[in-house]
Formats: sequence, structure tokens, C-alpha cells
Amino acid sequence: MILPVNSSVSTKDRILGAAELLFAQRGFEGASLRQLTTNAGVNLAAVNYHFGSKEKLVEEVFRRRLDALNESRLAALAQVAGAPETTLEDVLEAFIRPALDLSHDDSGALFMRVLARAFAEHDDTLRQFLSANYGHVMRQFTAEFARLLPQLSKQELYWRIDLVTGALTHAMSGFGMIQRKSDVSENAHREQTALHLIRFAVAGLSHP
Amino acid sequence: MILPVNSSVSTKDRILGAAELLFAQRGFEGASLRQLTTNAGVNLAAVNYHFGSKEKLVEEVFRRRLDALNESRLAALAQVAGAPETTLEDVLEAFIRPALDLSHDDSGALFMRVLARAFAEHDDTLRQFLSANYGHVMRQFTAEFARLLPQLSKQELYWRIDLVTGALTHAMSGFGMIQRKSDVSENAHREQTALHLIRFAVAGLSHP
DNA sequence: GTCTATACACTGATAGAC
DNA sequence: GTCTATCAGTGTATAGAC
Repeated sequence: MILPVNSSVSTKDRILGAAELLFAQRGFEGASLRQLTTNAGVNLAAVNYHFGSKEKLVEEVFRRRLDALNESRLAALAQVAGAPETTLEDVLEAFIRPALDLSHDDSGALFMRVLARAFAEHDDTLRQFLSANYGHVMRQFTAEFARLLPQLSKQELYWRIDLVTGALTHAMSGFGMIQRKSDVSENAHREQTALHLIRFAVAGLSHP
Repeated sequence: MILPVNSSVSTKDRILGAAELLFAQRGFEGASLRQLTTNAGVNLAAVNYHFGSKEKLVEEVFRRRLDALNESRLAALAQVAGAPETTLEDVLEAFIRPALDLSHDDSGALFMRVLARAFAEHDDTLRQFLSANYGHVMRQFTAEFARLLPQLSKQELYWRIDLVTGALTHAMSGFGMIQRKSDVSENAHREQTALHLIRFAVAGLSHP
């Protein structure tokens, strides 16, 4: 898809929009800067001018989405963290719901696929970027999990969180997602998905 | 490392040997055909002549690994499938243990990562290759899970298997793998890993 | 500051001579 | 079967136009 040239949108934003789409369609390696800049209607060199490198562009695509996603997660966590009546389900809901809401619209779903690709492609620099910029989110959730699961050793808890993260990332990337049947509404399907993920995560985290 | 030229080894095998080594060291994207053929002591064009493309060479390099991996899995499954005393742990052990053994050495670990990547990539030719050649393995395991979990609906079972698969793929790709401490032996670490994965999978599959 | 044209050093792939 | 030569495509860097 070639975006119509629109002078009201900056070159930088045109590149970011085309990049998110093309990365999701072809992967990071598969999407060339020439194709990307052609779709965006900008010059090839504009990418390096505005972002420094293709790699930095990838990071910027992530930053736009992840900032919003993780703010939502932390806001939801803040509403339940530390309270005596808070359950594991509440914390998992705070983690899962924002991601599920994000993957509801088309561009959000595209982003979740990009995120899943990033995990799968095992890109070291991208990993470091994610860890450096969003590690605090995972640490806050981990702290709350630790509070609710005092019987687990640190090592045991990290293992379980790691496995749950893998399962959720996989599921939310949409690859293995069981397709919604036509007689189930979009919202009902999302509720059902949230239930499956949360129940599974509770079982994985809290088994004896 | 540049392999000494040895006329008793065919060009094809020289390429395969150099490829497995270089892919393990630098990754599939990072290993160029020029470096690979230089190390193997063969001409650049020999790769395309013998294998058709770099991608086909990649497939050939770890087709042997997959054959061995899935043979081990099916052999282990065959020893427990259908027996009245078989537990969920037994079946999961049959699935997990061979993969864990494989990811023990460096090139095996890289292979598991590529496997995880192919798993997450929707339209990749590599994924089609995997599905076409090894889909029957997953079907056999699914059938045995269904036998051991008769209380679950098909839909419910597929959900849980999907989530467990995501968790195991993630863990075995090494992305989030908790590093072995220096005072724990390699074998002990692997045993502990197997225990964690199996316990987690049992909880995720069989929770009420 | 923004943007563009262009060159550079790479990549995998391939046709054709031997 | 194996080689050389060459091709189209890649990310990146930079000089210079506005």
C-alpha cells in the first residue's frame, strides 16, 4: 500500500507509519528501506537522517506503541497493587487487558505481530533496548507477584513468570489464537480470551 | 575456522560442515555465503549449485537435527502412549526431554531459536516446511493429551496446548532462560529445567 | 534544519565458459 | 562440476540544494 502524499503529516511520521505496516507484513529483515521509503513517499536517505539507522527506526516504532501499552499496564497495576484484597487474577488482568485491548484494532494487532517477531527473531540489540526501556514495568509486576506468592523462592518465581510471559506473548501475537466464530461478538471473544489467558497464568504461577 | 581442503570429502559435505559451524557462530542472517564458502574451501557458486539457495541450505542443515529430534520424541511417546498407568508428566517428558538434550550444545541452542522463530512467523516458507514435515508429531501428542484429559472439551484442550506450546517454545529458545549458576553442574541444571517445564505444563494443562 | 541525489561496500543469485 | 564475471538488491554515508 502506498500512502498518499500529505504535507500535513511530517516526513518522520510518514516513515513511522509505513514502517509499522511493512515490518508487520515482511519482518525486519524482509522490509527494505527502499520499499519502505517508496511506500511512505519520502526519499531513501530520510530514514538515516531522521533516525540514524534502520535499527533505530525499529526501536522508534516500538517506542510509540510500548509507551502507551506500558503506561496502561502500570496504571491498572497501581489500582490494585499492595491492597490486601488483591488477587493474582487482578494483577494478571492489569497485565493482559491493555495488550488485548491494543490488539483489537488493525494497527494494534499489526504491532503485536511485530512484537512477537521481535521476541522470536532474538535480536540482541532490540532485546537490550526493550530491557533498558521497559524493564521497570516487568519489575513492578514481579514485585506484586512476589507479594501474592510468598511461598515461592525468587528463583522459582522468575521461572514461572518467564514461562507465563512466553505463553502470553505467543497467544497475543495472534498466531495460535483460536479464531473467533462468526456467531460470537468481538467483545465476547475478547472476554473469553482474557479468561483463558488469566486462568492459565494463575495455574502456571500458583501451582504447588 | 577455515577447514583444511580435503579431497576425500565431497564439496556438498564440506559446505554442510562449514555451514553448521558458521550458522552456529554468527546466526543464519549473519553468516554470508562468501565467508561460508571461503571457510569450506569451495567456490561461492557451489552453494547455489548444490542446494539451490541459501534458504535451502539452511533447511538442509537442520533437517537432520529435526529428524533426530522428532524421532526421539515419537520414540519416547510410543513407550508411554495408551498405557493405563501413563501420566501427563510422562507425555510431557517425552516431548520436552529430547529438545532439552538438543539445546545443550551451542549449535543445538541456535537451532532451537530458529525453530522458535519459524514457529512465530506466519507466512514463512520455513514454517510451511516445518508444518508439512513434522505436523504429525504434534498431532500424535495432542491425541495422547486428549486421552489423559477427557474432562476437557476439544476447544479447551487446544487452548491449553497452544499456551503450553508457547511457553515451552519461548523457554527452550533460550530467550528468557535463566542462566545457570557456576556452582550448578550442567546436568543438574538441565534436570532442574526439565522439572520446571514439566511441572508448569502439567499445571497449565490440567487446572480445573 | 530538511531533504535529495548519488556513490560505496556489501549481499545472494546466476549465466556461460571450461 | 566447477569456475569467473556480473547482476540486482541491500543498508549506509555524505555532499550539496533549498
